[in-house]
Amino acid sequence: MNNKEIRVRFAPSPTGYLHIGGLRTALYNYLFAKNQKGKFILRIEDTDRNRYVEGAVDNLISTLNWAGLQADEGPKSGGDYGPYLQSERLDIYNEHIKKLIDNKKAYYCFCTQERLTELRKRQKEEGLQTKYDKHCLSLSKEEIDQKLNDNTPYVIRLNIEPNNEISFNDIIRGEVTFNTGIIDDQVLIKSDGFPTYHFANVVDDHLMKITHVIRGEEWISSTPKHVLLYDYFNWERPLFAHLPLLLNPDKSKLSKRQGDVAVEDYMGKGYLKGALINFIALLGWNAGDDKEFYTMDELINAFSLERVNKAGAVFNLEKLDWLNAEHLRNTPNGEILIMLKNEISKSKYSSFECTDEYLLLIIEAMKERVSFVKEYIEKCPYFFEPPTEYDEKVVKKRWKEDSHDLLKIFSQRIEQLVNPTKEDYEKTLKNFCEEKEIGLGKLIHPLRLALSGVGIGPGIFDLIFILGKEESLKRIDKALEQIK
RNA sequence: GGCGCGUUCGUCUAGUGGCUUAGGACGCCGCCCUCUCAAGGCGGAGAUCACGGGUUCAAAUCCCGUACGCGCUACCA
Repeated sequence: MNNKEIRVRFAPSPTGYLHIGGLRTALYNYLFAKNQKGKFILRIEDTDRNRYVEGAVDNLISTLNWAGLQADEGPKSGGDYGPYLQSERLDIYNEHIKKLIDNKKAYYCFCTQERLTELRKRQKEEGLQTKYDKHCLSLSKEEIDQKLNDNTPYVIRLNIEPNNEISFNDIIRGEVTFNTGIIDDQVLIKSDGFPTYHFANVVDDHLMKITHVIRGEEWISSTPKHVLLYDYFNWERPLFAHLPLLLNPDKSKLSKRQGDVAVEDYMGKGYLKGALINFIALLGWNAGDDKEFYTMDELINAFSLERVNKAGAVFNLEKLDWLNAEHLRNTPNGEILIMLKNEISKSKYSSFECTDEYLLLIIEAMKERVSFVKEYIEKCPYFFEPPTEYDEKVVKKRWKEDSHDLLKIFSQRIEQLVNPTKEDYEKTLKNFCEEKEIGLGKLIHPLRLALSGVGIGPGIFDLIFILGKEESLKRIDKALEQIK
């Protein structure tokens, strides 16, 4: 019955970086669009010249693309409904505002900032709601033309008739009702000729054939204005879905003050895009089952707006770290290799030279032990340089009186091995311990200490095999000299 | 202040009137596995379902009120 193409949009203002809350809004739009086989559109809301930040649009798009949210239509992707930058659509807004003025649904306002401030101050003192008093609505055509001719600065306001009930149906919250008496005669066109969000957003959503407006909860209060605009233009209203907010630990709206809010911050910390997407998808939505690990495709498949929660969600990183580890473990070694090489080049081991095979062995051995790619370096520096010191606690606990002699003899056994495999090391060590009638631990722990300088790490046979015979023997010799 | 939205373990959440002694996940604690550390397995602590009234044989689930939190209240989005 309804085979109209689903079209949704993410409409950020380019203030410099992509907010993590914005990423979630974009994600829900994207998931919904893909789930419905519809279109995901990116539109830049750059109607505030004061907030314009150089390079912000490019940054926004590249961050979105990093996260895997490619727009089907947008400033870079193109499309049949452009331009997708509001600052390039001024003619369109002008054309439409005229219709509203002709219908008396909008009107010129020449009030000065001073009068407005004064009005607001008085209303506050009297305990009234601050609201424009429609002063300029009573201007005659002649008066208006006169002021226009004189180049008097003006704005254009929405003419709202008070005492009407206006309601809309929100997919997430159900019916929401407001009385028009509390709604201000919103400025639609600013004195610099640019539209406000409220006006541009409605005109563009209609012209771009947006079917579902999915945005943050902070827009709920201004939705009646938007709805009124659709009605005044006699346009079909889109469906609305207002998403719950992302919160600081103290439950206030997620802000810079209390932690990182830019998506770039999380990129920089080494979070995988898959983990970040998985995490924020679950902040306010779930499929109704116990599934916690999702790929993007699985999210697209399972997502629905009906299952989005109403209450805000605290942005708490603990679970994100766990998800990052899960996603990293599910990443093919070949991909990790590329990331690790990049990580090494940024580390103090940037001049370290080795084969891909060597790194691949480390990746395999450490996979269960790391949560971030950079931990492939931080948690096992001994793969990149010999230990410079030996963990004292471990020395105390594991280096016994006979450790020195045992290790010395054992190293001689190793020396005789030709191109030993991991299994060769294992066999040699086990035979040795059997022969000496000692438990494996008697040798394993001192050996690990000698090779790595620490008491934790991958299996000992992985460790010695990865390091190789020559390097291992060197390290054992050094340890025999230095420990104790 | 006005208007709106919300309220289940510390956090993310399941739950749409009986299946619930409120389930799962992260985190925390313990045990097992084990050459260490992880990973994995098993188990534990942790929620008077904000509070108070109703409706009903039966309510976390429906209704009303209160409290608290948050959002909006700009020529910002």
